[in-house]
Amino acid sequence: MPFMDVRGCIEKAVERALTELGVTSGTITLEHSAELSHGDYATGVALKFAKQSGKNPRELAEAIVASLGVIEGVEKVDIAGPGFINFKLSPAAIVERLDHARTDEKWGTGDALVGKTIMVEYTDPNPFKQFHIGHLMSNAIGESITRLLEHSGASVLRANYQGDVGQHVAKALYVLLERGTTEPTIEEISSAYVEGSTRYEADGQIAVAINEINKKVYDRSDPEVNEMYAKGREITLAHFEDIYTVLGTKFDYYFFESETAPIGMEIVRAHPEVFTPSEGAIIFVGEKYGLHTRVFVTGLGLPTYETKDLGLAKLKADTATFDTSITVTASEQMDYFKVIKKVMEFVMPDIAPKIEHVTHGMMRFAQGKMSSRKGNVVTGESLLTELTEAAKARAAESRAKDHEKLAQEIAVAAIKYQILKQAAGKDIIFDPARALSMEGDSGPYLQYTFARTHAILDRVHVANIKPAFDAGTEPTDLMRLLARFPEIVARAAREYEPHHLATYLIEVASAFNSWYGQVQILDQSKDEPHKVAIVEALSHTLKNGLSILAIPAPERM
RNA sequence: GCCUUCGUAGUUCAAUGGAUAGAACAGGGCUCUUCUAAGGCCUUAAUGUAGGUUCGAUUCCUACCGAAGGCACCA
Repeated sequence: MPFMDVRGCIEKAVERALTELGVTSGTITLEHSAELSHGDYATGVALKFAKQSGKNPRELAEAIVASLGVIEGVEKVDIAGPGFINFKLSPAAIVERLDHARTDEKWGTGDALVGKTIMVEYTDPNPFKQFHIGHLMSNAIGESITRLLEHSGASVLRANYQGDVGQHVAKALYVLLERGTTEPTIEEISSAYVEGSTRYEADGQIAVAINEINKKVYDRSDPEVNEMYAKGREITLAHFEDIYTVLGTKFDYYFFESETAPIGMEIVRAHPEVFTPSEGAIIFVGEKYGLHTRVFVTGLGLPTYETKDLGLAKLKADTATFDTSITVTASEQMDYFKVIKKVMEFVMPDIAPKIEHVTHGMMRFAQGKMSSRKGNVVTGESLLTELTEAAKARAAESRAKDHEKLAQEIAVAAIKYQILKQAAGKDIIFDPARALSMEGDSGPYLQYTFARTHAILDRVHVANIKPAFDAGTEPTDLMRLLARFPEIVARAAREYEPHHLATYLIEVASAFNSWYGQVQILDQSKDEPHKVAIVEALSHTLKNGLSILAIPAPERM
């Protein structure tokens, strides 16, 4: 950290004080004060350990404070309420941080994960199928987690795992071959899948034919199937790339089920002591461990998703060296993943401890909104397109040069913010009107606030004002909030919870807008470089914060 | 049936066992000759039910009620 680690100093001082008083504390909890009037940090240790020390909480608090000594960067320590100890940072410590906010490109970056390599797998759409909303959620959450980890010093490997073999592929291929299309469009491919699925359910003969194609895709025995397969796969993958560009993701590794299937099969064959034959299939009896029993190889001798996932884990480890491998999926796979992890403990004990699973909820739609047209589900793409269309009217009146691009940036912000503002793992009730409304708690609100700061900074540049903080002035609440940014990022990264950052950004943006409403920042009559310095610090905080959430931050709107 | 996750203003979300449970939207009332009104200011309103642990529970435990998801050849 390039600035004083006041938080660390306080924690150490409190810990030492507790030890001197004969209290065994373990780790102490220091929190950001909910009320800035209380100070910057607060701890309830005196309440927690009162009993153990034999004192009442206020007495213990006084004893702790008495033996704290001087802590650099702390201006005031006091005891409040039932026995909270409040710490207030000195103006010098706040200004030191905000000067970093103003000038340091890396503002917000920590060092908790320096030297670690982490692979994060997310998005995971399937060729021959649409890019649906679950993929959008996985991408938004996965991309922001990778950026949080990067801002904690880790090197991150972005991985995308795509199902290019399996029944869904056969369903699409059956219809495409029947239609006799030579150069299918992306729309034709996804409609072929939808049609194939319906007919698979409705007609037993077609189901047999589709299963036949499924087998051919695995064994590559039919040139006609091979050709259509190659074409369809290439077209969907190229189309997904366009979506990743809009969303701001660039993957380092692409893994495919066609590669992981044979590796997985080999693993299953090599461990007869782990798997059990049953009714023609090969299964893992998870019930022995309080988990689900799952099929790894079907009665037809084909690998299931389970087996492919084992192959994937091995393929990942063979491809890159990492300390941790995180997979982001929908929460419906939570129990499934426990089974896979248990199997890995037996078949790849060196990799198993590195595997982590992060889940996200489902997106649901507020009633009556965005009702899907008959036979046309709301996909990730259609959501992006509809919101971009809706944003165009506003964008047309904006100061941005490229209104089309701005509309798209607003749409991405609207969607991503809705996903990232709440704790991952919970379902999201998505109301497009609200997401786009730009009023209050929204992605566009953050963008608008950033654009405002940029408008001011443009004028500052023209007027040649040099931003600087007044030494000795009492820092405002906004300044104290801004100083927290690196610690917010660190916590969000530690917990894999981007929403801590999203809600923080709304808090600072709202504090800024309130100040902006009361104060003339650029006042011709007097030179007030500290106000400009605050705007600069905020602007960079929003810019870096939005960047970590992978939300675009246009300078004009 | 068994297992997992979750129940917070009318609605959508916050809250690291702690201080007066925070926002936003919707409703009501103000606010642009001033740096972007996509803004700001004021205002009404909530912890599913019943117990328990604790100095202190939205948070931990138990039961009930309600919601979502999972539970053998789909992913």
